[in-house]
Amino acid sequence: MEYNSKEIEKKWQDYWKENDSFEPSEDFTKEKKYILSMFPFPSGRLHMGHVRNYSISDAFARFHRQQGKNVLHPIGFDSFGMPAENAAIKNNANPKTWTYDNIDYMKNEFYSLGFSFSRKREMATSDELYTKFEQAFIIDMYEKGLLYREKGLLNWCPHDQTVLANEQVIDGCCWRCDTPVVKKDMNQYYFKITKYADELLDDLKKLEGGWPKQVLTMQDNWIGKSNGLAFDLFFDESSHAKLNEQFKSFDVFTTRPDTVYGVSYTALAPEHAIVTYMIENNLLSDEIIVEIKKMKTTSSIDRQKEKSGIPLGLNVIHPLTGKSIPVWIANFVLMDYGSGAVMAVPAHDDRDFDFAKKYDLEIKLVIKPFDGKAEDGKAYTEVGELFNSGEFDGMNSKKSQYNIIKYFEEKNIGKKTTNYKLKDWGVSRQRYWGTPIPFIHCEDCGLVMEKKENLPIALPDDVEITGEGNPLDNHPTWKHCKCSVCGKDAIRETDTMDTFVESSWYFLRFCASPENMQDEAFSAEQIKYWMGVDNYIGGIEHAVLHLLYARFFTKVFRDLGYLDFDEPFDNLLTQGMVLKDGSKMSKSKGNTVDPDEIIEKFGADTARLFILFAAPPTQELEWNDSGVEGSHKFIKRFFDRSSNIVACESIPKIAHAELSKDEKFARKKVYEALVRANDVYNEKFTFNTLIAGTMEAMNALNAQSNSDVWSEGYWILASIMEPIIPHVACEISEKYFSLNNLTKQIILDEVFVEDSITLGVSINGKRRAEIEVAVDESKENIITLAKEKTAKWLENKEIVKEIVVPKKLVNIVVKG
RNA sequence: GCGGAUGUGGUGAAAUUGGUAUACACGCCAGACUUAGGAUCUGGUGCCGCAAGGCGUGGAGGUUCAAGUCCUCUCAUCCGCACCA
Repeated sequence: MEYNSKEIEKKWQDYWKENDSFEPSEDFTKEKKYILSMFPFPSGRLHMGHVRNYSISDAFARFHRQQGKNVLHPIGFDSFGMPAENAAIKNNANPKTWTYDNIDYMKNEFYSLGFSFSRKREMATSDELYTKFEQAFIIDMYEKGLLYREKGLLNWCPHDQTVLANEQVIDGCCWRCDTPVVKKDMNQYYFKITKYADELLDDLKKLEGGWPKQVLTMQDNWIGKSNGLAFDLFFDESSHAKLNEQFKSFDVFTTRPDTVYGVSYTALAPEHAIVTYMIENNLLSDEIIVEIKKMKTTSSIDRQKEKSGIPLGLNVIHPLTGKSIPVWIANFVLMDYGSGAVMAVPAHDDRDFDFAKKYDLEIKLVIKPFDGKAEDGKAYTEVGELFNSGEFDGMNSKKSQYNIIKYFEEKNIGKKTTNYKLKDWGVSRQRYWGTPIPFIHCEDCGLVMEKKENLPIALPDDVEITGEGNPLDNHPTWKHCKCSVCGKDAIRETDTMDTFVESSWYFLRFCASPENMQDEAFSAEQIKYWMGVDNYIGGIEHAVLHLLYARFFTKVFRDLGYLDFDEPFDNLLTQGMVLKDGSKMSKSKGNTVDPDEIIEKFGADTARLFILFAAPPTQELEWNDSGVEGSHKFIKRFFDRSSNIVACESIPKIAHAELSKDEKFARKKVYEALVRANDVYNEKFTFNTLIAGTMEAMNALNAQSNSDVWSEGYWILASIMEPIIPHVACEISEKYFSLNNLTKQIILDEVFVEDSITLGVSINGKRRAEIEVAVDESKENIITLAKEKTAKWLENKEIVKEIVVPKKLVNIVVKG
């Protein structure tokens, strides 16, 4: 019978569906595995990145099921978000219809690839039920003080017409559409992720070993913790008077308190409150105001090109020396880090140095290298010896930091301070297709929460999406409601949630009990059993975004009493991108390969095999059409050669000693593949080498003709390949083994016992010959034999040393 | 600039962690079967050389009996962060 992927794959997909083959057991005494791929956005069709992602998780899931574990391998859709609205604007479609049509289509694609998902736990985050639970959590978080509303300077994407969180601005541009982001002053809801900054940072240690180092580093950098000294710089009397006595001082932060005696000027961000006050109260000339405004409206990218500044005509007093120091505005001072003001030490900071050179400001040295002189023409930023630093002269600059901070604290003029790069997470979006934020604006009561019993606050279906303004705000009736406190007419919040909120807890939602899904977001009992996720698989692009938010939510949910662990994902595998012709597959480049076409032409098993064979999962994968055909050929051979099997209900017993050399070799190769399978599925994840091992075993089986060896070989190979090519493996397994082989396989040590072994013989480390010896051959005999074989290279040489590495090689060292 | 990763045949990639470099596959070459082959099967295939032999894991050194693997320096590519005070 010829291999027919369509027939076989349909048969098994129907079988799995009818038999609920992949529903996890409710027996919580069993050992569990929670295998999860990052869920997809329902963009319309699957792409190869999805196929790769789920082929990896499916291989894990199926392997662990074979091992007798209770496996949760769920699927859902991250179905809120801008593309649904953009499609609506473009095609005049309804975002909801568009989204759910896509979900249906993609679900079919998933099942046509044979992925072993729990169907009972399927969900989409735009489901009203999901919205209901999420809104309840939002209210909980507000009550805990973890959500607040504030006016601020925000990242605004002019294309998507919405604000973005800091994490969502990549190189000054919108993460989704690449439009340069501008600053806009508006109201916004924030999650207080900064409250968890230290814990998010410290707990990265718990993830070491389970997460790629790179991701841990990226999160560490993003949180950006730095310790230092904060102190006030006081204006002198005339400056104080100039500012109408409104400002006595401003606050600066430094990580280099050791350089404090070298401060020769100080700089404010152009957005600083003092600058704003001076502009508003006409304390600056018109030309200067124009210059400041220009500085403020320059994009962050342009602002980085060259340092520029403006003297404000104000002076502050150095807190230790009492000297007068000029105050400048500088474009390189960031308003949203620290206090938006810096002390400048040009002698020991590159930026301050550049600025001082440009404006000819004083450069005061206070640290010198231990061995004498510093290089001219640049700042000396290394550790050294303090001088010009009062009572700290002669100290090691690094060590003096502690003392100087202590000195400031004793004199009560400054204190030890920690700063973070991480900002609170701005979560409101001025768009329609998202979770409505469950708040109400009441004239009398102010901002109040919706009552939990009124949830969900669902989106209206009859909405006009034009791309202009906020559709919920423009809707004629939706926003009108009653105040949840006083009952008077009030206005609903029309902003919706950032969709990263939904993906911050979906992995918990999969821990709902299927019987109770309507009533609870997740079951405490199931959470306790299933979490954390044993293998989480997804793209590196979420290293800071989703993965940071999800960690934050987990800690919040813990503090809300919903769960009792700190980290959601025990092990993270970041898969590489799928490339074609050297670059990432994308519609705009026209280098995409449609999974549906591959399934149609070769079948799902071929697609899965190729994708796992062509590269290890963490590396980039170059798509290669003839490589796909090669994978298809292997599957055909695998299927065709199964005719050598003699059907059996259990693994054949074989008398190893009586076999021929080829037969023994074939068995060895089969069991080597089995050993490798355990290794790969449990820790190494290099499916490519497992597949190669299977191919070697197949080649070795084919070089012999013992039907018991064939049957045993297939018993094992079909079992270890089932996670990768499940349809054809099940077909073979059913036909010959009544599916009995799809379980944990026993490794027989006897097949690895060798009668004789081949040793390489090297002269001076250069391989010259090989010899075959008995396993227990004596060292003397091995050396004698090795010398015979290499006599040619030993002539007229003096043998200096003879090394025998057991079971590996012989090395003879000669001289002359 | 800072941090991280990677560099092995014509190509995708292996190498049990210091022990026979290039497994497995693609491609290519030859042969078999065939009316035919873009099907299937068999064999070959790191580079130079007629050969003996030599060279060979980005490059240069080093440690070692032995280095793709360890150390020092260096080059290239990719990724992340990027005036964070």
